[in-house]
Amino acid sequence: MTLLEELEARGLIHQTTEHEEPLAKHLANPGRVVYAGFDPTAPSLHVGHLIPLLGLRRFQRAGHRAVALAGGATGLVGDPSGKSEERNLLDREALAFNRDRIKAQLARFLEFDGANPAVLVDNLDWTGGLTLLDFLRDTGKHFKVNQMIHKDSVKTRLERDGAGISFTEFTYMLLQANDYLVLARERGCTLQIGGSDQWGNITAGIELIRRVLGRHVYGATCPLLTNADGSKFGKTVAGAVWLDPAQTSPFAFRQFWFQTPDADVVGRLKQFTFLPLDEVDALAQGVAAGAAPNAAQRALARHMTALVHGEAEAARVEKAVEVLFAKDGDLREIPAEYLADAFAGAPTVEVARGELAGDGLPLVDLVVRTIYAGEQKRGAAKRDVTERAIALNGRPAVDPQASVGLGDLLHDRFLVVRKGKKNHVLVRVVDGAGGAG
RNA sequence: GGGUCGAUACCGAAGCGGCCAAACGGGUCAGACUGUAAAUCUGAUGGCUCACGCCUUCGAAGGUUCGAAUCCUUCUCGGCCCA
Repeated sequence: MTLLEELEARGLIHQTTEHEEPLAKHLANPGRVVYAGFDPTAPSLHVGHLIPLLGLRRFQRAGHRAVALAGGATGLVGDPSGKSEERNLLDREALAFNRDRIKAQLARFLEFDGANPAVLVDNLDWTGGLTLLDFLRDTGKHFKVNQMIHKDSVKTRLERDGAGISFTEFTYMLLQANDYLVLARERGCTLQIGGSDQWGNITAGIELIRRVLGRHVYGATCPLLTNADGSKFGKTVAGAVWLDPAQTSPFAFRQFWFQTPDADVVGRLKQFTFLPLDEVDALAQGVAAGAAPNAAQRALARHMTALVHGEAEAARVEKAVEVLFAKDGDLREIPAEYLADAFAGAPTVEVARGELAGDGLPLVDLVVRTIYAGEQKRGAAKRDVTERAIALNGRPAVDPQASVGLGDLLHDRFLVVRKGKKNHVLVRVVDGAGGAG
């Protein structure tokens, strides 16, 4: 199976450019240079970015050269693609910060050593010093506004009442096209990949290269991912699922993948993991047969967590999950260091020892401080208790009058508060008299 | 610039002087069933309170009234129509 065939089988190809020499044939020779760009619109990449990023890695594994581009310049301008309205510009300081963070993340997913090292570039390096006049004369001259306004990203904004598009965002396409040109000229890049919303930008680059260099280069896009119910992939109630463990804990990250519905899990295994397709098929049959519930989800969660947070962290989270979701989980049985480990990536709240002394801390107060993180949700907390949604240390806690004292502590320093089936918070008891909290 | 309609809780959308913390739908949370699913069913969903009840909300600020999400004035923002 060729690389392109495999990518298609994995559901990673949405569109590819056509040309006398088909892309498949072009890729038959190893050593082709492929690039994908990532704009630093946030201080971390999120799971949606993994598709093109892991795509680069797939090319690299197949013997091609991967170039990851951080959009230090394009991020300053803002891509209108897929956006229904003009975005606010980030200031330069924030962008530089984001860019450095994203560069570091990109670097973790590609091989920079060995015979076929990946390359990390920043388009600010060749765009930052460009003067407006040079840009207009050298690049702008090749673009017909007539054509630009027919690109989807621009057209939808022009047609949408009250939205409009600024000249700044209108120009984005030219910057990205110029990136491709620079990479083609200086690094021999012949393929750009990206999300399906990047199609217009990619083809703009191909056209520019044809005019300036007289070369034919390629483009390929991955489909925009949606869930079986039609919602956007990668969004939770809490927002995007980030790769940065400070923004999305490894525990939450693992749970995100684990909680993939049956209807989506096979597709996700194909798109996101490096598991061989026959192994995915075996898991798919298990899902279809209803055998071994969650086996596919477990494999997906394990694979992705290891990929993003490392093998050790994945194993640690897995152990934590075993403890927290154990059938009749009396957490008193669990060793202390094991508990601390389990919550390394999950919510933790500190409570002073003094607050638990004497009559102890009312259960409802504890729920407010843990589950509701101190919000004004006393009524909700009380309701949860009476509706039997709360468990303390793995055992149901249903008395709204109850208090939690020193005797309830696990290993004399922990409490685990759970709401429903899957919301856990660890309470770490620290020395002190306490007070308001 | 003229006219006109609108702005209600997380979102959509009723309400048009008291019976309104505000119908209904979606979303979310919880319970049952399960596989830490899906589908389905049940309950909850401004804050405080065991509760009677109290407090803060219906774009903003004033006003009329015993009483206003509902009426009036001005302002801000948006849709549509005409120039």
